[in-house]
Amino acid sequence: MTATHAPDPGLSLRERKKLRTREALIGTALDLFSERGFDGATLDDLCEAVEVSKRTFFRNFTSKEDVVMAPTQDMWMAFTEELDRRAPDGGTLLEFLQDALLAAVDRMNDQDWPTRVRLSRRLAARTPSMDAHGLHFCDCTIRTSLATLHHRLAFDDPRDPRPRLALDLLVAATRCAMETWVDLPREPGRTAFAGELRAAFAAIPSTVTLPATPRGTAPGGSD
Amino acid sequence: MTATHAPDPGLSLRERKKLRTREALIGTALDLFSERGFDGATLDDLCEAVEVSKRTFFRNFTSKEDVVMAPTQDMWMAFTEELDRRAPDGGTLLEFLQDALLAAVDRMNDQDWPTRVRLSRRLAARTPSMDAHGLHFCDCTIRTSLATLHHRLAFDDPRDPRPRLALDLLVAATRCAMETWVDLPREPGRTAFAGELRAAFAAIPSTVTLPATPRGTAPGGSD
DNA sequence: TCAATTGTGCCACTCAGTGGCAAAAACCTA
DNA sequence: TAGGTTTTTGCCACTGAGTGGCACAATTGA
Repeated sequence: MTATHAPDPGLSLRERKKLRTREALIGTALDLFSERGFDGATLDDLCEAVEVSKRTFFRNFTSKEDVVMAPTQDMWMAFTEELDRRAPDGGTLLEFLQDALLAAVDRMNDQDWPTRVRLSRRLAARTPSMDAHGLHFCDCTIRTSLATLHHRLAFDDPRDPRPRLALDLLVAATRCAMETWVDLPREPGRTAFAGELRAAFAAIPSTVTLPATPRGTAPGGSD
Repeated sequence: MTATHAPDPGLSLRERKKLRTREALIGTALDLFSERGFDGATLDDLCEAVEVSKRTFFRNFTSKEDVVMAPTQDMWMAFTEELDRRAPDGGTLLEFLQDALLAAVDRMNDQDWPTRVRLSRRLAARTPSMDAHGLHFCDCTIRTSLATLHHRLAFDDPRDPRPRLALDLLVAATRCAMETWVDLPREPGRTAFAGELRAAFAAIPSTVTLPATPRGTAPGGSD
């Protein structure tokens, strides 16, 4: 934990240093907040631990919540990039979106991305303001992606709500998958996460036709 | 605007007074923030306008964002109540949820509910923290409703993600409908909102099969 | 009229987040 | 290696959201 990642070469010393303090802030924040709770540690505590001024913190992150959500946000940013790059292969829009997300997960090859996401999600589960921040980021991702879709794909009606619903569905399934994956025993890595994603995606089509059966209706069928 | 609602009779004087300051806070907050921006007016400004101490404000609302989201939250609370009350009629789960929401909208018979929702949503659209708060409340609604569904309906597998996906779909469609309804010319009331809801609901089924057609693919079909 | 209850006002306090400016580190050129 | 330029950081003071405590006022019920 709090591993000092060797930033990619090919960057100037300045850029590497900046990346390193950014990583240090993320790692230390996850450790600190996981141990003492999100409200149990102040920003000053965090900055002191990383030996950085509060001013510097806010040059790297927009809020106290933001630093903890960085791992998940990285994934969603990779997703929007994939949407821009990949060519649709003749399948449905939902399949296109799912492929893009799986490709994005595949790019999260930082060795402790899974650990960080787990810590992050567990914190979010018991910190309303963090969860709200995460949801808002997802919503921003949806809007950005929607613009990309309209730019790259052809829809009959520019006001058709279905592309947007498809994106919402993708995000919902992802959150579903992540929730179960986070608490999986033995804490498996991103391959297992991809598996949960596929399972959640597979459940989508029959969601629409799922019947509402009252509880207590015997299989025999009286009532 | 800032209409002094006559609180329901049958309440003690204390309760009526409390409701009245609550309503005054909501109405004044919407006016104040709409005019000067959410960040352009402080809580102290609001409290001074309503002639109430800041301490009292926080006994009625959890945050500055919360007071502005009250109108929409009322609707979602009515929705969860409807879920508890209504009996499924043999249709799909999604239809059951949609009926419950339409019934909830039907209960929003306060004469200036539409105006308040409009002001509220327009503020949220340009205030990230407000939007985040609203999304988080929706998420809480989903969790509450999911528990209700599992309590009242019979599902094969308690871990089946589909009920949750159905709720997410409902919320997404609702947000869609609200977004278009808010900016409708002539600012029609909740009947028009119900219409937008039905339209968004109708788009759900074919969302799953919507093809991803690359832009520029001529109808003739060369490429 | 007198308790008990409950909502309110006031005050001081913590902490997130911002703006400005000066110092330092890194970069580039000669 | 010395120069000036640019970027990043540290420091400091400030605003404003949100909390806790306690005394006071209003409603309620007897």
